Amino acid sequence: MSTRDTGTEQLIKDTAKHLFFAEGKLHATTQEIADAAGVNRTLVNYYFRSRDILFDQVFTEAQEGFVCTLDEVFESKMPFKEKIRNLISVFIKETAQYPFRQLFIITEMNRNVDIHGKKSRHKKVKLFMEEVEDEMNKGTLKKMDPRQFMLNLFSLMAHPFLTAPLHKVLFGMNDEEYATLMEDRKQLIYETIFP
Amino acid sequence: MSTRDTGTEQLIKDTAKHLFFAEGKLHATTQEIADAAGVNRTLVNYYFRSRDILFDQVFTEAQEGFVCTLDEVFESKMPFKEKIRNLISVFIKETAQYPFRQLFIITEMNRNVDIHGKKSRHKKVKLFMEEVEDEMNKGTLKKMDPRQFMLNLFSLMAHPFLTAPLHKVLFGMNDEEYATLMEDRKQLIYETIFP
DNA sequence: CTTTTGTTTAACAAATTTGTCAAACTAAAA
DNA sequence: TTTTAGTTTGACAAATTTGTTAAACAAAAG
Repeated sequence: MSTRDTGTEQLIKDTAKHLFFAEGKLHATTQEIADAAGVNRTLVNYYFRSRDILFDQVFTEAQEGFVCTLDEVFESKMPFKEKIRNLISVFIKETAQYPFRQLFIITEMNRNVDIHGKKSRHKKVKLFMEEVEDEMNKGTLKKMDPRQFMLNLFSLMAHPFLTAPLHKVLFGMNDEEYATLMEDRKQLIYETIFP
Repeated sequence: MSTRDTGTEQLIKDTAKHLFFAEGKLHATTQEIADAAGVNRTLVNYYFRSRDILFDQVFTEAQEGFVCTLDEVFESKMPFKEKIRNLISVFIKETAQYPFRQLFIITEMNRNVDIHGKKSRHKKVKLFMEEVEDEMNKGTLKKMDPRQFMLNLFSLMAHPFLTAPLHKVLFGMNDEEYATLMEDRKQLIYETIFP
């Protein structure tokens, strides 16, 4: 079937992505998605057949997009420290845009590990962890289980975004102030990682 | 209305708590909750009138319980370093039992910040942050925005539990191995915080 | 033993959400 | 302009989830 491309299909997908990942409405109904997109609800079925298919499509594209972005950083041939600085920058930028994306991916993985865990990234992870170990031997990094290093790094980057609403209240900050705090974190994380 | 206490009400609440916080099934239906508890679905309505009320009750109790546990640690009059060691221990123990609790609290807060953000904990947070600043002045802690210190601390403790399914796959670990990794983190976080 | 009262159950009703279909619409092709 | 084919819409049907009710049941009180 050829297409006239009114942009509606993409609009629905983008709107769903925004609801899911930017607003955290992981269980938005087709009606809510359609309303947010300003289109008739039936169009969700017309373009995606079912809510589940739309769901899976948005999820898969988001996951793959995110993973690709990170892979580029990991596979780049820059010096380790620069790579990490780059990773922090990219990761925080992406996460600021879609704070709930990782949470969504995790929730989804948890719901069905079998499906999403299959084509695992063992090799790439292992490769990076070897790089980490090299740096530890060189003395650039504090010696520890490289898996702990990975956990530290990603925790420091990701978690403040997941808990943003909580911390805005606790610290009495508005959105803008919190964004500044997150911007400042780039340098801070770098310094925490490389003492 | 007096009660004969067959333990059913508590059973339903406990089961819901387990589904929500231990298994991450944040949107379990009344049927799923009843099945998991091994009781008739109608009993959910009998004891709690509606799903929402059960939901709110479990949520509130869980939140308050967790906050109380943390408050005890924060308000204890031990030396700072010991307090932190204690916090790490308690926090990780609680989180290991109910990995999804915080995520649940955050999601819920995000859905309705007005309700849950009201009776804020400004004072207690401020008090602890002053304590943190003292330690920075004494040189025990690396100098930084105390809010960043808080973010670091809680990120390092909480996030590896939220992302457990993901990391088990990435690292190729089973539940037991991951639990050991989490146990080892206690000391590691302590060392990361106090370099 | 009978009554009382709280508990449990199944059947039913209501509400919500999702999916289907035919008709109306619109822009490009003939 | 008419035709064609993709798009949009509203009405309807199906599926899922939730809430209610009356009757069955069980344990304590009389």
